[in-house]
Amino acid sequence: MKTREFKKKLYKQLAVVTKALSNPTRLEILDLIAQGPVPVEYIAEHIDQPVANASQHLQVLKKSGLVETERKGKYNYYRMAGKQVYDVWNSLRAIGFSRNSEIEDLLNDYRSKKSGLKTISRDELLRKMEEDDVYLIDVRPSEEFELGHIKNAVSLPKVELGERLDELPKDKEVVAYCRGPLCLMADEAVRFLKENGFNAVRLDEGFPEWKAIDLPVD
Amino acid sequence: MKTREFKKKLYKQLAVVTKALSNPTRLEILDLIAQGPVPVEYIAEHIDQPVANASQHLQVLKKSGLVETERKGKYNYYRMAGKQVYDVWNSLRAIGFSRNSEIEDLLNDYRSKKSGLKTISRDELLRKMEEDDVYLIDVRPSEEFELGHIKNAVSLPKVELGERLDELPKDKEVVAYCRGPLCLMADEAVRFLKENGFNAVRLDEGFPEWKAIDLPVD
DNA sequence: ACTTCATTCAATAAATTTATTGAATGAAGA
DNA sequence: TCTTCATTCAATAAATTTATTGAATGAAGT
Repeated sequence: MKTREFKKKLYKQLAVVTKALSNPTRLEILDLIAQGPVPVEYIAEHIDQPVANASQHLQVLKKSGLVETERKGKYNYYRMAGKQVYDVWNSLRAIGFSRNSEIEDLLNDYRSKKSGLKTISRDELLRKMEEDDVYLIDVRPSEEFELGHIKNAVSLPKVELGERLDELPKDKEVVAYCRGPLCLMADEAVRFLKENGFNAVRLDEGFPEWKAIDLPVD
Repeated sequence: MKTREFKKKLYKQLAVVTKALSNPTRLEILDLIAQGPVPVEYIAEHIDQPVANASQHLQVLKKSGLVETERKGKYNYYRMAGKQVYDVWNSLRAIGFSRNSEIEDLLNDYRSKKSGLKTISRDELLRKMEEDDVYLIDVRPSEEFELGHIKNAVSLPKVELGERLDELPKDKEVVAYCRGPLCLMADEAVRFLKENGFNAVRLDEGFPEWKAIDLPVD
């Protein structure tokens, strides 16, 4: 029948978007570019894959309309195509967490083996920031910090942590954050800080979530 | 566990959900069961595929946590696993429509070729409602109707239409609406009503748009 | 217990997607 | 114009997903 044929085409077109989301590597890429516009090489490096492979995944994302590109100098910067896309990615991740217990197990497993997990919520952080009772560090690479960060946060990339410990206060709680709930850099930073006698916790979310609800950024 | 290895597992688990969404047939199934809990055979019939095939797709959806089952008598009823899932499906569909022009073309093509699939505007409907010259039906699932609907609308879910035709007037124009301009349930209802001798049209928008500009709701 | 039948499982070939490799493109700066 | 090099394209084998078929399961009603 005619309706059947139409529906088949319709759902096939809709699946262009969902198919683009169906690959683990592409999800990791999406999570990365949720931080802000980044060039292909940067992505390839972070997902630990050849540039040609990253490029091909980016083509799929681009053709589906989920990401856009912009040329700046020598580089092609990829970014999410609007807040709508970010919101969907966020919702999908939330569904994954709430409906797939293996994900929570994986995270707990990873975190508990590294150190006692202690997180702080957005509201707690805001309250402590008002009382100036906290030292907030952004442990993402400085490139991402410069694309935007939580207001009053100090850039202290995870890789530089060891040599810059003297910048941190011993008498205040140190809160670390990075890319989002799945980002592990803040966990690793907190573990390292605790080993060195600091009072440290991680924010239970990351910069994209903070920005998405219009909390103060720089 | 190495960080990279962990991340690989993490995104692979997240992709269980997105992979479940990546198949056109499963999207059609999701759209079907968004209307309410339905048994496997009903789904198989509507997607025009063997029962075994429908069952396998349903297993994928179930394992991903997107749908749930409940036994009632002889049948296994499948339903969406919460509003969260419905919202994501809605957002994905919206992204598809806004970022893939082929979808809009398909839809326009479909509607214009189906003879007499006319729409009525919000203002026309309001005028006719004032003159009591119209019978307004909400063809969404009753759960959605109960969460809010256009004032004076009667709940008549599309799935119940066939067995409740005698409730409708032959002497008044019947106006059907559903979730929005892209929702096909109202189109299908109108087509079915016209085949059965009613004077029917669809509202060119849906409840969310109506509510958004503060027109009368219940 | 027995029968029915809605649903699920299992096996398989076809179709699609993915990672890999190396070459091609093409914009920017010299 | 030439060179550089970030990115894309193209080809291919491996891996995964899909539709199909027929058999197995197991809950409900007799």
